[in-house]
Formats: sequence, C-alpha cells, structure tokens
Amino acid sequence: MLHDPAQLDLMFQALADPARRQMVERLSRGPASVSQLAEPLAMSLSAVVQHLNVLEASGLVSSEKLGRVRTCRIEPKALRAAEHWINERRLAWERRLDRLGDFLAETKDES
Amino acid sequence: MLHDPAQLDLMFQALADPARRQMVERLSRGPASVSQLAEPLAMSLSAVVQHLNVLEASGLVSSEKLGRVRTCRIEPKALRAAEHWINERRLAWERRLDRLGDFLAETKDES
DNA sequence: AAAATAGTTAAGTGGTCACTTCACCATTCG
DNA sequence: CGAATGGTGAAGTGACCACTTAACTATTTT
Repeated sequence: MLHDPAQLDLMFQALADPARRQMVERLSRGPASVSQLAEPLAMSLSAVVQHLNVLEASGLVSSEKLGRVRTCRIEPKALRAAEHWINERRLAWERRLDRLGDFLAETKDES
Repeated sequence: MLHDPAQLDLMFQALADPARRQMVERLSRGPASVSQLAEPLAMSLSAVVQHLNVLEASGLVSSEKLGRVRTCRIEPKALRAAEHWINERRLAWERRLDRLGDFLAETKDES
C-alpha cells in the first residue's frame, strides 16, 4: 500500500515544497509541536497547519493531540518508500550501463 | 552544488508530477527521443517538451540533439542527490530512536 | 473567572502549473 | 523539388497552490 502510485504522488508532492521539507528536517531531529515547527518559518501558524495536513495526507508525518498541543513525528516507512522509488530507477540505469560496458569490452576482445 | 536547496527544490518539484516520473521511469530503461517519451502519455508533444524542460532544469535528465531528434538520458548523480536527502533524514530519525532505546534499556536496569 | 496559549477552520487572493492550440523551423525521405 | 517527421515557442485558459486574515474552540495558567 506504500508503493501505489497515488501515495507516491502525494509523497513527492509533499516533499516538493521547501517549507515542508524544512518541517521534515526538523522532525528528523525529534518530535515537535505545531508551534515548534512554525517557529523558524516566516509564515502564519495557519499556513503551517495547512502544510502539516499535506504532510500527514502523504503519510510522511503523523501526529497526535494531547491536551491542547499536537505532537508530530516523522514516519520513516513512508520516507523509505520515496527513497526506494528513486533508488530503483537509478539502479536500473546503472545496471544497464554495466551491461553496456560488458558488451563493449567483449566486442573489443573480438576485434 | 548538487546539495544546494535550490537544486533540491527543483528536483523534488520535478518528481512531484506523475507524467514526469513516468518519463524518468522510461529513461531508467535507456535513452529515448522526445516522441518516444511522449508515446505512452495522453498529452500533446508540446506538453511533453515542457515537462522535459522541467526535468532538465532540475538536472535529473540531460539531452542532446542530433539531426532532428533529441535524445534524452537520465542523470544518475542528480537522482542520487534526492535519494541522499531523504536517506539522511530517515537515518537521523532512526539513530535517534536507537539512542532512545539504549537509554530506556539502561534506566530499566537501574530500576 | 479572566487571560493567555495552542491549534483549527473557512473564505478569499494572487500566483503558478499543466495543458491546449497554432504557427513555425529544421531535417530527412520519396 | 515537395511532403512528412521531429521538435520548438508563444499565448491562452482553467485548475490548483501557498498564503493571508479573521473568527472560533479547547486547554491551561494565574
């Protein structure tokens, strides 16, 4: 369910925004409240909540509310899925290059 | 120069679109012309060229024109940079979890 | 209880994005 | 040569996006 294109779409779309990547960056150093996430960002709290919603919809971040403070954390499984997509494509390309190299080496021997 | 936030921004933004990811996917299986990239996509050639421009601006894809056909290929270095950004964040989180685990194990011993 | 804190929600706005069509250039084929 | 192929550039359009303000709820502090 993490590899379906729709979820992948949401994840890359979520990562496309610099503010959201900054939030992920912050969360990679530990859980944080919404206001803590907002603090370094030059925008309203409201905007931050909207970004947070995007991140949660993508599965990259989860949160729970205790009292009046919502604590957010990174969801490493989702991060891994995005990572995996890129890795697969890069590896496919590099394997292809290797085969091509072998082929060229062989035909050179035969010349 | 591959890790500066502006370039990272362009890369994730480029990967955010499903059509562009499909193009990257196709290119991971080998170089292709613009029309070959366009063939499986339900949109005009012109639209594909515009997507291609985004991909090239992000550094994920490069191309060269020979005669009247432009041949495109994937740029694995850029892919690796995006991969690396995600990986760093995920690892930071996981290392943190490990330390937390150690801490909990220790304090348990002391109880 | 009053005031401060933390977050939520809705509505609006300006800008960007993905796409289209159409006119066009350059190269190759018959 | 003329016609077909492969690609490019500009202008327009509707949808979406990031953000704002403002009104509001729920919780905690004093």
